[in-house]
Amino acid sequence: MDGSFYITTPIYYVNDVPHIGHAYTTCAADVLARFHRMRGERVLFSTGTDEHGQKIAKAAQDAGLTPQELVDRVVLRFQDLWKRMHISYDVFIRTTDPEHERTVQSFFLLLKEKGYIYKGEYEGWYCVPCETFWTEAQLEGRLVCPDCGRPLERLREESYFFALSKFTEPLLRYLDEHPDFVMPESRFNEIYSFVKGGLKDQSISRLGVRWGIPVPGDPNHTIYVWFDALINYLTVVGFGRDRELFETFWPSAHHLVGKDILRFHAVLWPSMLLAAGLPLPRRVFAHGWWTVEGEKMSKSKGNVVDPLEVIARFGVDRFRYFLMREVSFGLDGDFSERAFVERSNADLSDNFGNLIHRTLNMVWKYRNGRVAKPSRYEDREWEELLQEVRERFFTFMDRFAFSQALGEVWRLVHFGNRYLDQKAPWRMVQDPILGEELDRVLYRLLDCGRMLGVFLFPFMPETATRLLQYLGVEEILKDHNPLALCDWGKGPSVFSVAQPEPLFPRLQG
RNA sequence: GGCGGUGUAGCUCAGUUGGUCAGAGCAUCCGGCUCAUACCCGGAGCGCCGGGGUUCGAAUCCCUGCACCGCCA
Repeated sequence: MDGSFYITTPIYYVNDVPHIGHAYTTCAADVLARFHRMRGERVLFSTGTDEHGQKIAKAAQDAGLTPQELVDRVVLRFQDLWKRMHISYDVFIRTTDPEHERTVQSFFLLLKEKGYIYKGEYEGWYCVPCETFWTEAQLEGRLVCPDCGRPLERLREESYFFALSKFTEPLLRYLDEHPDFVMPESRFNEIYSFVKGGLKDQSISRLGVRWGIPVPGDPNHTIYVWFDALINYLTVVGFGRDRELFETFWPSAHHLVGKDILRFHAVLWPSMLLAAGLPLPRRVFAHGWWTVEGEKMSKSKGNVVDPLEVIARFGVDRFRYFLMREVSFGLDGDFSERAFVERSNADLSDNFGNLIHRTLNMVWKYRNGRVAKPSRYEDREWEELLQEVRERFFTFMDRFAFSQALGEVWRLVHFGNRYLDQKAPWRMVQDPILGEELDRVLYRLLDCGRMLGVFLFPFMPETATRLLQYLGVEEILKDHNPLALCDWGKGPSVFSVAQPEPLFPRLQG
């Protein structure tokens, strides 16, 4: 392991306000960032906004604002949401940042110098709102946009092209050698067959779009939004301006994307990098989409889930937990109130929260809140379970299998509850001879709680912190590598705990 | 139309290279416990899309039919 981990979300297009889809990607990225920090790695976590393009200019016009005014407003909504979701990003990049504009222009020039960018002419059917050209084949004879259904315009214009076609073979070779480059596997197969079909040169500039980054030396052209947007991943790591930063984090990049924008990240982006002579990111992971109450989310249906509302009603950690636990990362999922309440009550209140609560309650009741490390508290079953859970937890986290990773943590929770029932401290306490054994039982459970706090911190930072505070061991979070302390025997000499308060009161269904 | 994938308990899904792989969670039913947030623990029932084949043995491989999904055209 090289000790560096660069994790990115896409930069979100600001013609839309944040919804559950944005929250999902960003939450997953945050979980990864926190997890890798807890392993003692150097982590760079970036998110941001994509602010150029015709659509933005138009939306601004409709709202009676300048484009800059519009994007400045919408950006705040994203930043506010991330704050409320406890998103620990290191960098928030905006494509209107001057630094980014410089990076894009110099990248453009670099590719031009290398002969991968040329001037040509583009002709085709164009959808203005979608800013997309369509080929005759894609239209099946109808002159409306396959995406939005609006009429198309015949457009013929001078354009700069990126010689994407030259990268068909190199990219295929790269995919052959890096079967983990695109995940999940089903997406890898899609990309592979797409590339195998042969890549075509890509138009990367537009005439007449004012709201964008000008082509260097030819300011009538602005750079195509995707070409502009993808380069943000380089701007963030200081490409062309901060050598040390760049060498620390490139190419340890892991890009999280929705499945709808996978192709830009798995085909265009790597080709751009190959053209520039740069190494490719480690991984592009495409996750699924959320439906709501079984239906596709859409503005017209009015069923768009507002993350702020969910947080206000249920709390941030229930939301984060649900997103990460309910579906396998990579697959589609359904967001329903019933599922949310059930998941939250069953996992967080009944199993996890209650285990902590009953443990602390007994420690308080039987031992006045203090349990010293007993002389012999080893327990073979606990040790074997922890070892297996930890190993599998790490494996799943490395594969971005959040739900499965959490499933492993819950094996500890379940075992804790069973252990408690089997040992029945409420009976032990009646027999003074069993006093020492009672200490062992309670200490093991507290120590288990300590580890749960660490394992769960990436997913539910607020709750995990609270738990560790209850246990009086929150210092562990300041350690260079808290995950390495998740082992028996590494607990404190004395647990001095706070009086218990339920971590997750049950929700009324 | 081409390529790829999926079809496993009532629901959501795990099942690496064929031989404790017939499982988990939720739901249902039965029993137990009472420290706890009417929680927790234990037990039970029900299942490998249809058909054919390979094999000593297949959810797992092959063929075929049906259904659904994704990408491309």
